[in-house]
Amino acid sequence: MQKYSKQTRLLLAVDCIIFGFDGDTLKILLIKRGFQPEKGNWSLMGGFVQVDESLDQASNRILKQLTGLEGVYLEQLYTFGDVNRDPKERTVSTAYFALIDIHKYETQLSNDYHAEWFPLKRTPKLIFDQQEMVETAKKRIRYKAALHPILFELLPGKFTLPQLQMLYESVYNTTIDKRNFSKRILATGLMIKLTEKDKTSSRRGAFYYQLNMKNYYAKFQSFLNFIPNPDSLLQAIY
Amino acid sequence: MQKYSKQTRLLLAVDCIIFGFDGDTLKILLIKRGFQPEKGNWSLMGGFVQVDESLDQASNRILKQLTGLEGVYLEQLYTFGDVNRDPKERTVSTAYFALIDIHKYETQLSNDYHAEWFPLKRTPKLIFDQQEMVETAKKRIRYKAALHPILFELLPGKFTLPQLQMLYESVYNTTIDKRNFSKRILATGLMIKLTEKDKTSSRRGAFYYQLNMKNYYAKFQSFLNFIPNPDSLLQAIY
DNA sequence: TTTAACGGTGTACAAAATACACTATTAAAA
DNA sequence: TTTTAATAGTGTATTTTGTACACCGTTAAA
Repeated sequence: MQKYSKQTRLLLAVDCIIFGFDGDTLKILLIKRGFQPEKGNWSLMGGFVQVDESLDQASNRILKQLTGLEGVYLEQLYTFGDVNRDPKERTVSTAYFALIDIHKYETQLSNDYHAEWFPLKRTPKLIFDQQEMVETAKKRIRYKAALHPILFELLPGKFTLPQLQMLYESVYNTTIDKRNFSKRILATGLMIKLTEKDKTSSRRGAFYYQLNMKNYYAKFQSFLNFIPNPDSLLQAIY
Repeated sequence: MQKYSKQTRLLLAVDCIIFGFDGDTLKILLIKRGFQPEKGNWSLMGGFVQVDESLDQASNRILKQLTGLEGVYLEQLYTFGDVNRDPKERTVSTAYFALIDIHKYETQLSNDYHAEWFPLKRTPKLIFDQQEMVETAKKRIRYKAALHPILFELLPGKFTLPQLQMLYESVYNTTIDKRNFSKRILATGLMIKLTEKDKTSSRRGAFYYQLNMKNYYAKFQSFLNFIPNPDSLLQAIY
């Protein structure tokens, strides 16, 4: 079959906003860009979409290249298509965001990229329109996590209620009453209490929980209310 | 500055899912495709992204080409990038959805395209992956309209409470108690009651309302609760 | 044995959502 | 002129959900 004639073909890229949570702060993983323009500057991990791969495949490939991880939470965020966003050549970029368990990230894989985790509040200046990508991703996560249990993707298989609360508090930059938080979370039926305790952060120790995967999949798409004051999300874009 | 060498350039298209409401049924506007492949078959309005226009500009251009409308609600939906979605040539397509006042749509403009409105429940078979685009758009509208007052974009400047309720009922394919509906809607502060009545659908007549634009912009991004049972949105993707 | 630091729980009150039924209006028909 | 039929408009009681708030438990280290 003939091709579409007379149409301009463009470069299409994928950029990944990779989120991690270290138990205290929400972070993103950035690399030092290895080629011009902006070589050596902090950047999202990205790459060009190849002719024989879908966007989802491209984003998974790029995520794996940097982190070694497969099968993690990766969602298409938005496609950025301003004409001059890349000064070298017209490039449209589809941003994806990933939520990973920061402990599964294997440092040695990323040596090539000089990757580093940055707290969301103290990210360096990013190239092109990537600051906007990160802002969009933050808003999307806030929006979505208010209604769906996506934040569990940032935690290890076993986690404590105080850890989970810290995560919500850092995503929404707020404080939550722990009695109400635990009521709300336990009421979802998503949590299985283990007998083991995490003794690293207190003498008494906090019970570990794990996700009830059956309920997790069943309720993932329903509108649960995970945060108390949704109006604190005023700037959300979706 | 040099271009990125050795990278494949791809075709990038924009497709528009154009929603309208005729007072009774939610509809989308489709055209008969004018070129191969799939020439003559029902399709979304779309076009290729030009090298000197952004994605937003491209989608606005395409929407205007078909409807003559500018400045209407148009939001990027999702980018579809499967390798073989267009059998003729690898083409990535960013879908946008538009919410328009169906009465402002000017038929003569679209003569070239043989456009027709189809009720969402009885759309013809669409080309490529456009059925998936429409499904994604339906889900996004349901998701977003549950929390934000976007559905007003589908109504004329003056509308009645029964019309508005019909609209919500057709978007969610459900019935809503009119006492609770009116309480909920009026409580938002978005509605200004006019003295004039619409007498076309009942002997008694229903009061017209118009949007309180100040409150509309102020509250647009806040999480309002427009529909009673958010759990009926189980299949929502966002 | 005391201290300090974090973990875990319950209750009363307020707000919001829900279920539910009758009267009002008026043009057209009898 | 009266009746009918079709749609518009409104209020209250109950249930559910959200919110505010304080004390005791545990245990390692001092």
